[in-house]
Amino acid sequence: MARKLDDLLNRLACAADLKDLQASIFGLRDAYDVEHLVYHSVKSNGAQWGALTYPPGWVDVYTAQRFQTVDPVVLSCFQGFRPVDWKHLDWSGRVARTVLGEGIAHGLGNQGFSLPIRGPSGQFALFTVNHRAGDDTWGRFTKSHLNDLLLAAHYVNERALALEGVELQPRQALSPRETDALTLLAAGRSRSQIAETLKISEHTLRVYIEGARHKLGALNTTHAVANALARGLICL
Amino acid sequence: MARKLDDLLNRLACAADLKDLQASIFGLRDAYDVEHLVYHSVKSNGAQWGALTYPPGWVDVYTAQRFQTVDPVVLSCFQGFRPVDWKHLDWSGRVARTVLGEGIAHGLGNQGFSLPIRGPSGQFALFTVNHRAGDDTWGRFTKSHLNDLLLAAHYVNERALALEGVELQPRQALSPRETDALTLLAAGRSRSQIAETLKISEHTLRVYIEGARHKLGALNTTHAVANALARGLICL
DNA sequence: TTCATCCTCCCCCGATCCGGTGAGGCAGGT
DNA sequence: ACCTGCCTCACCGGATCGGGGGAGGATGAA
Repeated sequence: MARKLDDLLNRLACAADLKDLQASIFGLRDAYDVEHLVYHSVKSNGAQWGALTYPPGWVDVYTAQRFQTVDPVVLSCFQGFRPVDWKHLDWSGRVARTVLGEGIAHGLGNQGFSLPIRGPSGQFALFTVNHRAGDDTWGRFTKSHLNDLLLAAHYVNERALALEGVELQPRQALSPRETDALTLLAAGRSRSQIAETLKISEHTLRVYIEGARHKLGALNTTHAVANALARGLICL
Repeated sequence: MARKLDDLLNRLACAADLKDLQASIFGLRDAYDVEHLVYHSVKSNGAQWGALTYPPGWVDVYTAQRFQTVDPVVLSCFQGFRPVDWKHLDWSGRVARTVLGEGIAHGLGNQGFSLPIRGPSGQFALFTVNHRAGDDTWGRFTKSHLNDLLLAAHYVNERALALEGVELQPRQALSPRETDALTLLAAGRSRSQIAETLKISEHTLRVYIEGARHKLGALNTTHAVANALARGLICL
């Protein structure tokens, strides 16, 4: 099994396109002998599915209903670093139970285990194993395969980023002053405060802010800050 | 070796405080038989060092000079997902060579291998192995230990987050409308545009924005957006 | 039921920001 | 030597934001 997994990971690492990736996911699913294996990146405009074994019907419903905005799995992974077992989540909300119920109605297993993965530019994705099993069986499975899953999640995401994210950072770097300006803006300071902090005139400060806006192709200051933050050009 | 590593990772996973973490790092360093092993999180206010085996002198210099803003290792890892070998980086810049030279002068090895790690709320950290070795020896080392290092990096960060980040999300969740508003603001839309998009009056929109500001303790709209983005309450 | 929260709408006005344009000095690379 | 990019300063008018009010209805939790 260990060698088989290595083979699958290697195959994953060489996937030339999304079809390969998808095939690798199916291979992993079979190797683990679980119901479903899912990799998908999460974006504000809606879940952007990557490679998965879910039935298309479920994916359609999930996307159409914007379930990713209320799905406890997504929300919890978003806020944390550790993988989460679905059964440890809070399913008390009405919408949460709806999501779960609909999922099971579409053929999902009752057990799930999801790993958050984060990449550059604020990228966020989930790697999920789904199965039909009892609590103890499932607990043993996730515990014994944790490291495998961590690595698999990492490699899948690496591949997906390489394939999908063709538009690698134009790396229109900001100048030091521009970085300072955006950083302080992100901290909620006003222009006059920032100018004082940086010991420059407010007029000068505005030149930096506008420079940053143009470099980032931002529509306004807030956009520029959000962009810089997401691209990792500044941090809080 | 494999079992020894497992033991070390387990010990890591149980570290009760920073001292334990630091001790684990030293253990790993010895297990790998490399010069230095470093875990540190990167923040805008300066590098916040975690657990490391670097000589204190080098850390002081690095921090005082704000090297993390020009260090090619940090910049490259920040923009990418894959681990990077130092020798594949661009050291042509003047400041870059300064950083490298100073580091070696302080006792660092000539070879380095750094893995980016990302956590919630825009957290970013580096896990670095440093050694004195020839290119081929080093290449074999990094290649054969890649998976180990990925896992080690993950566990160290998990532990560091658990220890240091005591202030777990107050999870002052935003209402759906507030989320919508901030998301569109982050996309650079103006209030009037957003109101039109959401099909509500601009007055109503302002109520949401102000509500979000207050919940997030933000000083202004830009601050609120930056906050929400960093906390993972919205994404681009 | 009652309370809390959310969604929706409306008023006003001062403070702040935006966008365009201009210009001079100083460093770095070709 | 030249050009490019960065840092610094300046003006102006219109658009936008910020903060302070108040009000009604729907929904879900205790």
